[in-house]
Amino acid sequence: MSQPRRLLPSMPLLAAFEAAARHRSISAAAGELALTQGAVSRQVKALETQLGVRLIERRRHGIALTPQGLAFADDVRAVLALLADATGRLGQN
Amino acid sequence: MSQPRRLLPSMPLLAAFEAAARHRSISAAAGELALTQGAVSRQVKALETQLGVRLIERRRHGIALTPQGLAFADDVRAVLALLADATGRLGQN
DNA sequence: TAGTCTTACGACTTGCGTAATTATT
DNA sequence: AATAATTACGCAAGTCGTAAGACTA
Repeated sequence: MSQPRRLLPSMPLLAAFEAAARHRSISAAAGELALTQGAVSRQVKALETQLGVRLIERRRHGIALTPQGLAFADDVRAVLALLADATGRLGQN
Repeated sequence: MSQPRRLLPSMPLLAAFEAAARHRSISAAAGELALTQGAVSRQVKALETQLGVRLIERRRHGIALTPQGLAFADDVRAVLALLADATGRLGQN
């Protein structure tokens, strides 16, 4: 049977989560992405809601990753890198 | 120097192009994705505009891929597969 | 007080269906 | 006629900044 094609999370959500995971900080991620704290906070939450999985734990200062968040962050990093490479190769022609 | 982070094409654009490339047909891609012909046509065009690269050649019946389109389709397929795997792994917990 | 995350609100951007058009067989 | 791709139009959904709030050191 062909899978119903699970609907994939949007690019901004993935980028926001990846940056937040790497910095262990919503506000640092916002700085890097040139967005506001609020935007990144919403995006990470939206991603968790879509996936039905808790990815980060909200802490007093900064954030911590859940085990699932840790694994997913690595995967997302690979996805973004692969895509960046692909578009990069197109550009230089 | 850190790259200004080239802005990545959105997920619907990538999915539409990948399906169109695989089927060599806009309308077949639309069928698979449960979208209209018009939507897929616009998305492929938007992707080409964003990337500044021609990916498909419009033909009398169906479409053909440019060399760049062919290479990019493979890359996009890998990206989507990687992401689908990643989200799939999250689900089964 | 300063640093952090969250969230309601409104504006803007993106994605999409409808439906008309063009072109090919 | 049937099949395939494109596009103008309007609506729906997604994204974002602002601004206010809560919590901690």
